[in-house]
Amino acid sequence: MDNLLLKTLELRDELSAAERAVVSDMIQTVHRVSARTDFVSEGDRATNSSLMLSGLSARYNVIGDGKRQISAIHIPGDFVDLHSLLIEPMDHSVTALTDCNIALVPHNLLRELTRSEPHLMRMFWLLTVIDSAIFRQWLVAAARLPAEAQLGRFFCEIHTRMNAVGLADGFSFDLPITQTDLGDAMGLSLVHVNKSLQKMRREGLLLWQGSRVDLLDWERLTAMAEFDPTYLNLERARR
Amino acid sequence: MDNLLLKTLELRDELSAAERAVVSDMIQTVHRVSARTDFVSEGDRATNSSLMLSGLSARYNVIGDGKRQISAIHIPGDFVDLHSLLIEPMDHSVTALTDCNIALVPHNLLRELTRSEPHLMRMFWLLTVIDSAIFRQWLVAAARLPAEAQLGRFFCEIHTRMNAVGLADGFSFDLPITQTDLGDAMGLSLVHVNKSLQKMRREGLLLWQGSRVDLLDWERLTAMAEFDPTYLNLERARR
DNA sequence: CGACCTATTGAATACCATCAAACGCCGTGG
DNA sequence: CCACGGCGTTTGATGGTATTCAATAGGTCG
Repeated sequence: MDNLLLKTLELRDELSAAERAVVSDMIQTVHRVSARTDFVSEGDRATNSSLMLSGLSARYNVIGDGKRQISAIHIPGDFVDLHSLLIEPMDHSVTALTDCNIALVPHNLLRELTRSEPHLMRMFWLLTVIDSAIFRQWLVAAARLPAEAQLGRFFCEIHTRMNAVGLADGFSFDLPITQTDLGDAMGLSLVHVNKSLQKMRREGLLLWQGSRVDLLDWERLTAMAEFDPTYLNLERARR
Repeated sequence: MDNLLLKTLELRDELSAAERAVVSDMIQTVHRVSARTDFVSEGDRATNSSLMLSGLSARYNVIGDGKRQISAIHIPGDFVDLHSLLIEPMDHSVTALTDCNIALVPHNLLRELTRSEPHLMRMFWLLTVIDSAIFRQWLVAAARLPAEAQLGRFFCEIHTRMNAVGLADGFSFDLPITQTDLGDAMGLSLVHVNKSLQKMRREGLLLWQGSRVDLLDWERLTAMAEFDPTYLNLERARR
């Protein structure tokens, strides 16, 4: 299995051979997590951070009336809880949306790297900062955009992120999640997600059959969703 | 003027004398920004990060129809754009809600510190990670909570943060912003903010006259808002 | 005192949630 | 082989929360 973390990092800045070696060595213990299983729970005090190797996962919070709000979707190559190195206890849970393989990276190792590999540490810091930028965009979307635009943004973002690590095929990619999951991520009811998606399909913006998503009209989709990928920081720069 | 950044950091972990000295020395050039002025603009490529010394500021994005969404409020002691060390260009703007004093901390200096002061840099990393945690909570609130609970959370959070750095007087604190600002932060219309606030006042939850906020019933307020300050990481721990 | 900003009020409307039920698909088991 | 149940999707009806539009009132500052 390819090391997508390496890809994720090298999209953003050049790494030295030594840094690449360190990153490759980080994947030691691999866990298999089955779909619909939490592998981080609110209140945990973690001693490892989890790196997605395959599958999809989601961070979420549950509010009083039982509603679930997903605040992030993680794809292969993403660190799920790098921030658990610094904060505790965890203020959210993480669940596997599909069967997942995750690598557990010990906090001890990461803390040691902050001493020995300052540039690599900045790259990890960058990953958490990009996370943050995604939260901001989701907040703007949830608070201000109508359902269809919000959904459009979601598909554009996931496509862009998957494409960046080689998991998209043109404008097509796998998204094996349910409309309920999508509603939990957008802060919309299942019914409303369903009706909005149908409208988007009727308008020829996208297809979503089985687990396959096809973005049929990138131009109109990005326009109606006001999607601008700048916040994903997909350019090489000095970090 | 007290160094509130020092306070902000020492709330979360012990600093060595050397680290305290470094932090104190970071405040060199101070800028005065008047209310309603942007001091960071979307698209900027910054060479400094801004530290709030006094006043209130807000990060925001503007969407197509002109609506403004505030994604964060900054109080004295907060870094406004520490993340600009790592990402560029900026994906949002920052505006002064009141007259502000800000310190400009050069990225060169910060980058140098990642080499020489690993623990201190983890503390700065922590600040950006707490930022992130706040975004998550705002997202949950915007997407899932009714207006009153959302407003309640906001007041609870700001009070907790101000209190932590000594800017609250019991359950009372200064919040010299408008209801329009509040609506922009909550993703609610001015009209709805106004009516919700009135309801909360009638129910004896809070007062807001002039710039003074009084939280009259912390118990009921936190209960109705489902506020839990864990995500602010206000405990000392090894970071 | 007038201009401007902020707060307040009321009415009409839009978007989305909730409730309820049916439909298709697929795996299981009689 | 077909009945059954579970899960995800789809549909229609109804109600509620929040928006928008529009107008008024209060306060502050030059």
